[in-house]
Order: sequence, then C-alpha cells, then structure tokens
Amino acid sequence: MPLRAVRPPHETRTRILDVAEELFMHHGFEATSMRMLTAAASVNLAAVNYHFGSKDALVEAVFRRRLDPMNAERLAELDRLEADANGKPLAPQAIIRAFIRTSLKMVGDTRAGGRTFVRLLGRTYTEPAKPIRALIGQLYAPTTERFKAAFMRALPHLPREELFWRMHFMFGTLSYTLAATDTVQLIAGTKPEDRHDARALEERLAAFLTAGLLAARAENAGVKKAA
Amino acid sequence: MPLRAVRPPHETRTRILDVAEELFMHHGFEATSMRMLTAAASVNLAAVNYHFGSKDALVEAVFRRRLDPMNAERLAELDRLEADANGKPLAPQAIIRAFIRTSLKMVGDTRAGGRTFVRLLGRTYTEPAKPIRALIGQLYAPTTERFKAAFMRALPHLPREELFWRMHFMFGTLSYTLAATDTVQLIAGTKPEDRHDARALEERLAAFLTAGLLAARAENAGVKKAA
DNA sequence: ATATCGTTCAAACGTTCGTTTGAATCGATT
DNA sequence: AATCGATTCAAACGAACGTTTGAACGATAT
Repeated sequence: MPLRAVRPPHETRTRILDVAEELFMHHGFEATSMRMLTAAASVNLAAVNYHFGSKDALVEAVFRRRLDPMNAERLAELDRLEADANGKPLAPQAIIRAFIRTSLKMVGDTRAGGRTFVRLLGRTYTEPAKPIRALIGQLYAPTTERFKAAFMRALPHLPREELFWRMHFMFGTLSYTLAATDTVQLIAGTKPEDRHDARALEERLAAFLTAGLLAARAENAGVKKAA
Repeated sequence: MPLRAVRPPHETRTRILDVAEELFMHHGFEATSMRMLTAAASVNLAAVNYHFGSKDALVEAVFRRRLDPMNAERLAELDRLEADANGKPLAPQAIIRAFIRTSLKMVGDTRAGGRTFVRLLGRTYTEPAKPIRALIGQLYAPTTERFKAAFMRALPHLPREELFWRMHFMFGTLSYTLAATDTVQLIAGTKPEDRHDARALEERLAAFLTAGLLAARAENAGVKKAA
C-alpha cells in the first residue's frame, strides 16, 4: 500500500511554485509541460489545476509571489534614502543602488530560489507572451514611477526624454545581466565564481550605470567618422 | 480548377523564412505552430519539412540568413576603422558605434524585415532553448573576439576582467533595447516616433555606452550609504 | 462511529502538435 | 510526346498537450 506523506499546510502549493519557477527558468513557459512539472514536484497531475485553476494562473502566481515583496523592498529603501536626505535630492548612484540591490541580492541567494526567479524575471521582460508582460508591467508601474520621480529631482537639468531613455537602458542592462549571467557566455573570460558575487556585481553595475546615466549628451567630438 | 501560382525559384523557401521571422518574433518559437506558419505563408503544411527538414532546422535557417551578413558588416566596419587608424588604437566610442550601428540600422528598416529579425535576435539571447543559443554564440564568436581585441588595444589600462564585464553590460543594453523597444513600456514617456529613429537611437546609445565603458571603477565617494 | 471538507489520485477527455506518406502536378530535358 | 526530378498537395500518423472527472483518502468535528 502506498504511503501518503504527511505534509504541512500548503506544502503542495509551495512545492509546485518552487518547481515551476525552476522549470520555467530552464525551459520557458511553453516548453514546461504540466506532466514534467507535476512529476518533478512529486504531486499529482491534477494538483496544479486544483490549486491554481490553470497553467496560466500558475505562471501569474509564480510572479506575484516574488514580485510584490521585491518592489516593496525597493520602495522601502528609497523611502529610507529620502528620509535621510531631508528633502534634498539624492545622489544618482544612491538611487541606482537602491533599485538594483534588491535584484542582485537575490542573485546570490541560491537557497531560497531567489536567483532562479530573478533570472526568470530578467528574461520575461523581452518575452512575447502578452498577458505575462502586461502583469509584470502592472506590478512594476508604481515602483518605476517613484524612481523616475527621484531621478528627475536628482537630475533637474537632464531633459526628461533623455532621462527616460537612460532609465530604459539601465533597466535593460540590469535585466539582461540577471537573465544571462551564466547562460550566455558570448564574452568569455569572467571567472565563474565571480558571477554570483552580489556585492562585486553591484559595484560593477553601479559604476557602469552611473556613468551612463550621467553621460554628456552625444556629440561626435573625437570620434573618427566611419563612411 | 485551382490556379497554381507561378513562382520564381526559392519563392516558397524565402516566404517561409520571412513569415517565420515575423511569427517567431511575435509569438516565440514554441508558440508558433507549423500550421499557423504555413497558413500565413500560403504554403502547404508539408513545405517546411520538405525544404528545411524540421521546425528546428527552420529556426536555425532563420538566424543564419541574417546573422552572417550582419557580423560580416560589423567586421568590415571595424576593418575600415583600423585601416584608417594606421596601427593606432581606436577611440572607444568609434568601436562601440561600429558594433551597434549594424543592429540599429536594421531597426529602421521596416521594409526588408530586418527590424523584426533584430528584435527576435535581441530576445533570443536570454532564451532558454539551448541549441539556438549555442548556434548564436557560435555565429557570434569570431565577431566578439575581434571587438574584444580592439577594446583591449583602445583601453590598455582597463583590467581585462573589468572590460569583459563592461562588454557584457554593453551587449545587454543593446540587445534589450533591440528586443524591448516597443514591447515593454515600463518607463513611459518616450515618443513612439522616436523609438525607431536609428540615427537618434545610435546617438543616445553611443553616449550611454561610452560613458559606461569608460567609467571610473566604483568607489563609494559621495554616495550616502543605506543601511 | 459518522459525516464533512479539503485534498489527492488514476484515468480519460478532446485538441493540437510536428512529422510522414503517396499521389498529383509542375517545368525542363530528351 | 514521353520522361524525369523537383515541388506541392490532401490526408493521416502517433505522441503530447492542458484540462476534467469521479472516486478514494485523511484529518477534523459532531
């Protein structure tokens, strides 16, 4: 007779979420079938539909579980910075660090599965499946608005349009870094143990992004024109 | 009696490639079925397997068709710069422009479908499907090696490890920009007509990337420490 | 003990997938 | 006009997909 394991409440739910996070990251949403997912989680095939309703709803649940706390933490860090500043504009790099630190912290966090998620997230920004992107945009909107406002106060002389683009670039660099850090090795040469060191990565990224954000507007001075 | 259209040689092949590029971009690889693909291309369901062998082989063909000329053009531009420089190291921004210009030119090119491809490409870097990524890395390897060498000559005092990371960041910014320019609007505010202006985009990107590449190594000077 | 509620289970549902098949049709060559 | 290789066609293949079903189960409360 088969043993039925005694499980704490919601054990099945969270195990499905954990495994889904992992498999979605490694194979993508579509390529992850309910059968391989439930098998890997050691739950019955029908468990996903019972607990979440559908596969799509599971995808949404995977994102919601992590994204809300993440953005809350980002906003809390920004709140703290602004409280300390007593109404003065913040240093641009401090804002940048407040934004990227939360993500990078999770890169180093192998145990809780945060690393898997943050990679999944970085990849999903550029994914075509529309309802997922819409959800993410919606969950992110309040956070990006707050950071946009902080940057505008910190850089009053930078034209808004230019700021929007540079935020776009910064966001791209971050999400690509999160998504591709150990899947893409187009530029070989980085030491593997280095790639997951959140502290070192924050330094590198903060330096790069701050310089980019504060860059002088482009002119062709000193650049030999090609063609 | 049904008319059979008279087609130039390889018409079917190229039409499949064009439609595949488009559909892969909009829905992803897995979500694009052979049936919708062949229907959109107005060819028989069996045509893909006849001309390409399998769906995977079609994906590979889609990338090969565009990637080889793209990288050839990049290398030609770098060759030209180096010939003009007479052995002197190049200006970093000139190298950056040589790399990004080819991609950005295609963003503006709606007619030939280059824009669709370059978005597809940008997205695929972070995709999990392994054989595709391996193929792209392999097709890109000679190009990135040449550019890496050019950067090393241009920036002899930048530690190699730091250079590798910054190339990684630059690459990420570019590919995210290509992939997400009109699919993600996390940072609202950019004028839509602006997003496809290759010339303006090159200026913005070149300014951002050059500053990032040349950034001073990170120290915490002037940054109020949080926590 | 019995009823109840949330959960798990094996089995099956209809649909869609990528691929294969063998005949029909085309244009070019004898 | 007959032949031949290349291409297109309609139809079918087995496999895998997400989801549904109804019974079995376990713990808790009556």
